[in-house]
This record gives sequence, structure tokens and C-alpha cells, in this order.
Amino acid sequence: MRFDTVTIKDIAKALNFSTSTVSRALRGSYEISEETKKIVLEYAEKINYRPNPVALSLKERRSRAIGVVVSEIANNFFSQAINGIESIAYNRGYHVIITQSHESEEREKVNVMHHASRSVDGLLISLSSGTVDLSYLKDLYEKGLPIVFFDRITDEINTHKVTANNYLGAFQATEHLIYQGFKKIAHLTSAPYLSITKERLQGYKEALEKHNIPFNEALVRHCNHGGMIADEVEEAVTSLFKSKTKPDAIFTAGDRITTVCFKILKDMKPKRDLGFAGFTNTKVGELFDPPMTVVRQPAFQIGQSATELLIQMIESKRPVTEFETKILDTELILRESSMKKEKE
Amino acid sequence: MRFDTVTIKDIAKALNFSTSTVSRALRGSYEISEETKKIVLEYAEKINYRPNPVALSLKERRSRAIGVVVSEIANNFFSQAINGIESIAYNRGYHVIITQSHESEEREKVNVMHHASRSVDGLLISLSSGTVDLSYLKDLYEKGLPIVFFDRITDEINTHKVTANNYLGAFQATEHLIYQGFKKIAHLTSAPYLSITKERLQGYKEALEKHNIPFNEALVRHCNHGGMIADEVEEAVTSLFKSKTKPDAIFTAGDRITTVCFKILKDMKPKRDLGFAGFTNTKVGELFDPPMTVVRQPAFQIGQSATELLIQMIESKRPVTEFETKILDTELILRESSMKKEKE
DNA sequence: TTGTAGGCGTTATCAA
DNA sequence: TTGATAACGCCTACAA
Repeated sequence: MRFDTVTIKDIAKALNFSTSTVSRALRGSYEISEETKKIVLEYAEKINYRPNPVALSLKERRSRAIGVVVSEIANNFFSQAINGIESIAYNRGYHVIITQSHESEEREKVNVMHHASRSVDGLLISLSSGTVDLSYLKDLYEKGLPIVFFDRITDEINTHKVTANNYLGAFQATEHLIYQGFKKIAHLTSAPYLSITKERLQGYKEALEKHNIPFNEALVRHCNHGGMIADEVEEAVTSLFKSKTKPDAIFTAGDRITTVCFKILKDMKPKRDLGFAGFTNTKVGELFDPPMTVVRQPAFQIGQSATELLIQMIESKRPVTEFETKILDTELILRESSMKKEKE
Repeated sequence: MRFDTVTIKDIAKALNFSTSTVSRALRGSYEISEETKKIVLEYAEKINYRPNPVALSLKERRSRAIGVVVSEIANNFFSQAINGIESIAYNRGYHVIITQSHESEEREKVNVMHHASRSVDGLLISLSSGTVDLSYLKDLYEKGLPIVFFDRITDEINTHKVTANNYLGAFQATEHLIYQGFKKIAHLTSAPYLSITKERLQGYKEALEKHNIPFNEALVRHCNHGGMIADEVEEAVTSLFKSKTKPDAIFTAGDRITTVCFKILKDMKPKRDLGFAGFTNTKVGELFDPPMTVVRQPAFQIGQSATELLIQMIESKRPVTEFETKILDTELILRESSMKKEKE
């Protein structure tokens, strides 16, 4: 099945002009007589002519499309970030092509390569938790493909980056739990390579330190698939409660980890005064039982900033050499899940 | 900034062959000597040649890409459906381009036109709640663009369609509320034009009828933006409780409407024995307070089926004339929110 | 077995 | 003011 469209050639033939005249008339070139312009435009309108963007892409070597690679769109943070990306891109005349890596390095690579060869004008990427080797990205970047990292960023490539203040978000959440009187705060987080993991772990550690609570490795668990695999989270939670130092509170880092962990805890029915706080952008945390204390990232704004920076790079005449790393503040939303019930 | 890539011409020049020889060698044509093939392939590998898909698209008038239009990806149903779409498309060698209509007819049209002109090979669409005029879609379809509707379908275009058994899902949920002893069951739903709205309303009505409860128009409210605008839902809920026949249970149709309504009810703190059940694909309904009874749609499978049918259409040699409408069963997951507390 | 030429839809350059 | 031609990258019918 094919799909027939009207081309400049059709118009030219029908009107007995050359294709170049038609082309110029359509783009309102000053060298074409009003008369001709009118005839062409009216006819084009009548037969519903649309320029073929594929041909334009080939000619201009640009597509006015931005490629996006995230781990999962079924993740509140990412779907909100994508809305931010779209809001800017749309206004600037760019289209957005979204692909998912499902936390797999291989899948991520396939997606990136596809974007590159399908000539998107630039790439927005949040690295998958499985990604270790960035050399292919580096290659593309050095060949001139504009790339902006958001959320899960990397030191290995020198370009614009936009992320939340993961350090501070984690610090505040941990400190809040400490103020509530919790002493053995476990930390459930994603794969250790990820920037967000490191930053959040750091915030957690420093909050403990500030309050003279010794950091205990045994209270930290990594879920390398970022909560995508429930068993992994369950395993982590179970092992925490089986270990010598049973936690009296849990601080989770990562949208999926947070909700999955909350669910597991609910099923486990631990003693009612377990403290809980986690990074998540869900809009329904207050509906939970108990209402959940969350660290909320400015996902929409992160998407917007990253897109602005990317379009700036794309449209820059000369190679960009000065880069910025934008760090946006998170918001700690206090609810019952992190409140200490019984005074000791 | 531009992004330089290797072309067949580069290889031809370097190896002193014609471009056609290189082209044929790369695709392993039988008419090329093993010798030449080897040289070309090795060199191509070495300099990391990738065919330019834009040029291929232009030439072949196909892109191996599928366009998807949904109202919102930050909606559990759609993000799950998209995962289903991707799972099939990916294996069949198609890429998936996702766009959002944000429940706006105009935005939907822009997206569809963009997909069409950017020559996707086919379109998967779930209509926006604001869409009334389908003539432009009809045009495209008649011009030969393969289209498959999913979720929010239409009678106006004769093609493949895939949707949940909205009628039965609504019937079962309503009947369940009736069995629990609720008598004045309100129905909060989306825009009246939508297929899913009509089907769910029908299921609701027939369940009432079966149990000899007269249908009362005053207990039905439409949120034309499908829950995207919280005020609209709040207004609807408030007016329900202000009216003469105050409901003793609410049955909601639509992912966003369900969670937003649940939240509003929680804030309103109505009497504790209000029954609640709703269509939603959230994975965290059991974490709610009270745990929420939901009608769950087989979103992933709907996405998969729709994609299979679309690819079938795309790859069919002759125009497809026999179409099917697949209706997949929903699942009613019973939890506390719909259980009657006090016997009367 | 390999090369030449033309075309997919568009625009830029040069010529008329 | 308009037209012919070439080019973007690739493929293929036809020629050699």
C-alpha cells in the first residue's frame, strides 16, 4: 500500500510553470510576480499541497526533530519531563521522537544509533542504569551531533547537562527522618554507576554525618534495574530486615523503586512506626496509606531547560565550547509516612 | 553545527569503484564478485558506514516508522499501551514515533499531519476527547495511509480497531457495587463523543437495569478533558453531592478521572461508606487508602494487537478490505474502596 | 562483473 | 521574472 501525495512537480505540470518557479512562489520569494504567486498559492491550497519533509531533510541535512532516550515512559518523572521537552520543542518548531531504553545498555545504543542515522538534529538523553560504556555516544558527539544530558548525566562527555539537586534532595529527606527520631535509616537506590545514585547517596551520607550517625554500608541496597524488576526490590527489602541492623526507616531513591518498595512494605506489614520517604514524581502519593513523604523533582522544568539548551546548540553557528550544568531544586513534601508515631 | 557522515560516494571514491558497485556490494548482490564485495564491506566496516535512512525514505517512500497519537503519555493506560506497541514494532523492524494530543483536536490534527507528511508507514491513534471532526483523518486514510484505531475508536472510518471491552468492564463494576448494596451509583466519565464513554455508560446503564434500578441522568457527569483539568472533576463531584439525589457510590471511567476524583473525595471526607470503583491502569491502586477497586484494561495487549494489525496493513500487497474490531476483556480487581462497610 | 544515468522532492545557482 | 540544471544519498534499469 502506498500513499500518494501532491508534489511541486504536480503543481508545475498543472499550471505550466517550472518546478523552480513553483518552489519560489510557495516560499513567497520576492523575485516572483504577485500574479504568479497568487495562482500557485491558490492551486496549492486547493489540492492541499504539503512539502515533503523527508526530501527537505535530505536536502538540508536537518530534520527539525529532536531525539529523546529515556529508560521508561511509564515512570512519572520521565513522562513529566517529556511534557516539558515537548512544550519547548513544539514552540520552536521541532518534533520530538521518544524512545525507551528499558534500562538496557544495548537497547539504549540501538535507539541512539537510530536517532543519529535518522538524522535528528540533536539528542536528549537520560542514561540507562545498565550503561557503562559511553564510547559510542562520545563518538557521535565528537562527530558533531549535539547532545544534552538530563537527569542521569555523566562526567565523561563535556556538554550541557540538566539535573535535579539530587544531593540536596536526599540530604533534606534524610535529615527530616533524623529529626523525626529515626536512627537506622536504610537507603534503597539504583545502580551504582548512575550519577543520580551517587549524588543521592552522598546527600544521605552527609546528613547522617552532620547528625553524628555513623554511616553503615549494611543499610544500603542497590537495585540495578531501578525498580523495573519487582523481585530485585523485594529481595533488597527482605535482606534489610533479615540483617543484624534492622532499619527503623527507609529512604528510597528512584520513582519505581519508591512505589514498589512501598508496596512490598505494605504486604510485609512491619511494625507501624517504620519511617518512609522516597524520590518519586507520582501525583498520587497523598492518596497512599499512609500518605507518602516524597522528594519531588522539577521534572517538567528539567525537560524544558534541557530542550532549550539543546536547541541553542543545534542552532548555534559556530561550535559551542562553553557548557553549563543546570541543577534544579527538588521539593520535599512531608506527609504521614515519615512521621514518628510513638515517642520512645 | 552539522554532523558529517560517510556516504556510498565516499567509499566509491576511496576504493575507485562506482557508487552502484558499492551499493550492490553492500547489499550483497549476487552480481558482484566476492573479491569486490570483501573489499567494500571491509572498508565500509572500517570507516563505520551507515546507510542514510532519510535518503532511503525518499527513495522508497517508506520509512519503517509507525506514528502514534495518544492524548497523554503521563497516563498509565497509554504508557502501558505504548510499551505493547513498541514490543511488536521493535521486533518487526519498525520505529515508533510518539506524539501527544493533550485532548485537543487541533493538536491532534497537527500531529497527524506531521506524521503523514513525514511519511510514517502507518498510524496508531487513540482519539482525543476534544475531537469531533474526523474528515482530515478520513482523507488521509482514503489516500492510502494505513490507520488502526485503538482504545478510543470511531465508527466513521472503516479499518481495524482494538479496544477493551468497555461495556462489560463497566457492567461488572456497576453490578459489583449493586451487589454490595449501593443504590445511588453516580457515574463520572469523559467527553460524550468518545467511544469509550458511550460504551461504559451503556454498561453502567444495563447493570442498573438488570437490577431494576432506574437510570437517573442526574447521577451522570461528563468531564470533557478526561481528568486533565482537576477543577473540572472537582466541579463535577461537588455538584453531585449538592444535588437532590446524593450518590452513595461513584463509578469513574478514565484513568485520570479516577485518580483525581479519588483525591477530591479524600479531601472532602464524605461519610466513610461511600463506594468507589473506577477504570484505571495504575499499578498502585492497592496502596491507596482505602485500597481502590479498579477496572483494569489490558493496555499492553491492546497496544500489541493494534500494532500487529497495522503492520499487516502496511505490508499487505493489495489494499486490505476486510477489517476486524478486536475487543479485549478488562479485569475487575476488587478491593476495599467498593465494599460496603455498614449493613443497613 | 561493473558503470552510467535517472529519479525520489526540494531548493540554490546560474542563465535567459 | 522565470527556467534549466545540479545536488542531497541511495537504488536500479539498462548498457557495456
